[in-house]
Amino acid sequence: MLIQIDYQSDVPIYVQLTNQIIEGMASGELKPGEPLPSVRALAADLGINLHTVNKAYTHLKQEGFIQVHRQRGALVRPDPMPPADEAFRSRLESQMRPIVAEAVCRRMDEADFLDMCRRIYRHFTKEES
Amino acid sequence: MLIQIDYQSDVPIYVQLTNQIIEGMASGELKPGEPLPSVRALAADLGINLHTVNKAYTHLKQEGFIQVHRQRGALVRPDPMPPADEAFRSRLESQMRPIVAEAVCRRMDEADFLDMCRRIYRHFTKEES
Amino acid sequence: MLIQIDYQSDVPIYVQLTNQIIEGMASGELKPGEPLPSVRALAADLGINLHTVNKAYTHLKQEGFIQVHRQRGALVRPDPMPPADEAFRSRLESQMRPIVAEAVCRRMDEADFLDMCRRIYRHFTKEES
Amino acid sequence: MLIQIDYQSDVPIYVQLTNQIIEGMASGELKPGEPLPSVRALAADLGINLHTVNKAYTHLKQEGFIQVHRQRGALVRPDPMPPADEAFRSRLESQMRPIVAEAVCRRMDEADFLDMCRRIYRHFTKEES
DNA sequence: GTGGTCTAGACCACC
DNA sequence: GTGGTCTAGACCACC
Repeated sequence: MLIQIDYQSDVPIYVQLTNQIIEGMASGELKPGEPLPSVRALAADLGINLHTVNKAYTHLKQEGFIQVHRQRGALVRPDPMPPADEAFRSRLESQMRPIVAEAVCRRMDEADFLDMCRRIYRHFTKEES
Repeated sequence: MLIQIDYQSDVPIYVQLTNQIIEGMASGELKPGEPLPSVRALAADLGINLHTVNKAYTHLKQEGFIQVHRQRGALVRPDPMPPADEAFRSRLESQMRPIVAEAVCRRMDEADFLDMCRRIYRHFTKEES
Repeated sequence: MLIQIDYQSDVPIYVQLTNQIIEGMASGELKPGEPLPSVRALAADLGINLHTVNKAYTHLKQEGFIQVHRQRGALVRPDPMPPADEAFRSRLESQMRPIVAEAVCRRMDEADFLDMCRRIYRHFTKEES
Repeated sequence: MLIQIDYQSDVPIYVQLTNQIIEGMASGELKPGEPLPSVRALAADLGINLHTVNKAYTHLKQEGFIQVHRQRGALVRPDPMPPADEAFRSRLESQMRPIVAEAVCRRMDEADFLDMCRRIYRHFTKEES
């Protein structure tokens, strides 16, 4: 999977990395159980610091997206993620709220906004087939 | 309008403040042209530093949400925001992408996800009447 | 002469007022010896504070653009301004330097830039006839 | 590049700093992609507060003159600035108008005035070779 | 070591 | 009384 880091973004590199791995899992580009590159290899590949990759992997592990084994390295969680529970949904909602508020202020109407949401959703799910 | 700061959150205080003001504008709780509290008053009210409020106001001003007059203080922009252009839509999309990816990983289906989007959207627009 | 105040500008109102009176003198719209409105009248007219008009008049008087008489009020200097001396030219230059630097960074070429300068200059002088 | 702050000036320190960096870029003294001193180093160097330097850097970043990377510090924008558009030209014009008006009042004639403009322009461009 | 955030406190410009 | 500027100093996130 191709990972692109934007060094000028004010999104921290480890967050960009985390997001792209989650996006890869959502789109099916990263399969359950699939091995991820070693911390060392990925850091070298992207030209970033070991600690940065480590921090991303640690976050992903803590949230259950990946497993990290001492010898075998990191792999995509082999079994499905736990389904969305209330805690997850409420976190999702509070992340989306300010974004949606801006869309409303900029007068995107409901249909237009939902189209965009649907398009983003399908961007991930259509490629899973 | 009631503003609530979560001091435990890792979202910076000035961002929380910025978001809540945008949300107030989206919901119609803050009307066009309505005066906002002075930086000092709001800082005292929230028990935070005046510079932190200032930073939020400065961001809001730069993005056109509010106007700041030298001695009359801050006002909600009296006229409507410029409508969503391509730059805005693409920024919106890149903010939403990682959030949606997580929802997909957590197996929220499309209808469920879009319901949530619709609910958040309507949370703002239904109260405008 | 019509004076327009932009309350949203971050240029202080008294500076806007000062500038517009100087521009009126440059364009010939304000003639030498011509009376200016009283502080009180102009403040009422523009809906601004007495002190603000006062500050503008004081600045203009200090730089020799106008005269202020106790009884007769303010008038445009009846005789011509002292010609540009070295002090004036060097002040002018230091005000223009950062503006020109930005134009260079934005890759306005010399002809284009000088055209703009000429146009602004003539905007004032053509109306003097 | 030598930066000189005039503490007596009524131009705010952060504006003086901003202007001098833009002037350095215009003259070619600061090259595209060149690193700028860290906020702390520059603050110490100039004997001013780190927040003052930060404010200048933040302004320069917002207007696209420099890039700020989380840990590599600030760099001069590596690629050329976007060319002057209408918005830029009209901002330039309104900044120049009051300055030109004063020159007219002080009876600088057109040739003299344009010579000065040309000289300032060339002051920046001749050194780029 | 870099910038980002936050606090506390001061003085000034503006009106 | 309002925001604007500046200082001093602290802790944190990032790498």
